[in-house]
Amino acid sequence: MKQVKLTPVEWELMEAIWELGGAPSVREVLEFVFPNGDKAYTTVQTVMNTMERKGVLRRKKTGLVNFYSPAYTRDRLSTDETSSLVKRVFGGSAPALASSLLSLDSISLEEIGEIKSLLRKKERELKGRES
Amino acid sequence: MKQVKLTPVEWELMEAIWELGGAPSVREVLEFVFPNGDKAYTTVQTVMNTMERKGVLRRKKTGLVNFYSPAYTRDRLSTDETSSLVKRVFGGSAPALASSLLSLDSISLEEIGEIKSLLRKKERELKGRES
DNA sequence: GAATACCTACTAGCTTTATAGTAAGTATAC
DNA sequence: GTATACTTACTATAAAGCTAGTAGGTATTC
Repeated sequence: MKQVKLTPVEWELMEAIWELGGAPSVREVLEFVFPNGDKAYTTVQTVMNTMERKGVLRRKKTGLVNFYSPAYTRDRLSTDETSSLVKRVFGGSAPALASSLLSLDSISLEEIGEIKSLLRKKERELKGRES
Repeated sequence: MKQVKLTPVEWELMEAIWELGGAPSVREVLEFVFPNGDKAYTTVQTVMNTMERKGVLRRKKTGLVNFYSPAYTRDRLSTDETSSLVKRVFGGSAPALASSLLSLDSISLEEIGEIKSLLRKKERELKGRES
């Protein structure tokens, strides 16, 4: 259950791969993420191959072309990131991260409401399990 | 208001500098963070000097010795990290990060309680400001 | 069947991160 | 007054991250 960490560029590509679904090719990812050609084809190719070496993508050649599928769900990887942030920046304290999150300028009352209902749900789960 | 980002090692040292207060020297930071000599003196020195170049520490020589003081508060830097995580990993959605936070294995009922009270406080603030 | 387009594999360069060594200067301690 | 300790500035090196180029192969198109 080792921690998986993606670099910023890898996150950009990974998002696309999850959204595209299935096993996209380099070309598909490139056109989805950089429709204006902001990155070279081979740049995306190289990054995706290192992701395969890291084990976060699986590669399968069909005919001449490589297709890449995610080895992890989005939930899995984002949880790893959150956990690493809590450790690295907030001394392991989840409430400390929550506090920082609530202090973002961008946060709205609607979002606060959403978070409240998430909390209630989680609380019910934990209390249920406890009995 | 540019985003400030520290590397993991820089965070380790920065924590110490905040905790020590004032303007510690390399030696003080070293002994605080690595009392067992896990890192070389010059390693810490080098990192602290690059932090000065980055602008996250200020350096002042008194006599022969350099003293380093933080250019930002802990709150400021942790908020930057949180904001960058929300953007990079959660597509800008604060509730998405909250949800991920609540899904950590390590989270306890006590912590949920703390977060609830933070939420209530924030909600009151926002509603107050709105009127 | 030569030109064009597209793919892969491999190589390359530049930057940042992390770690530490060396040289040279000052201060201390007997 | 030499040995010891401590400091700084500078240099070094290996790994990771990001970007892209080149060579060589297939496939298409007129």
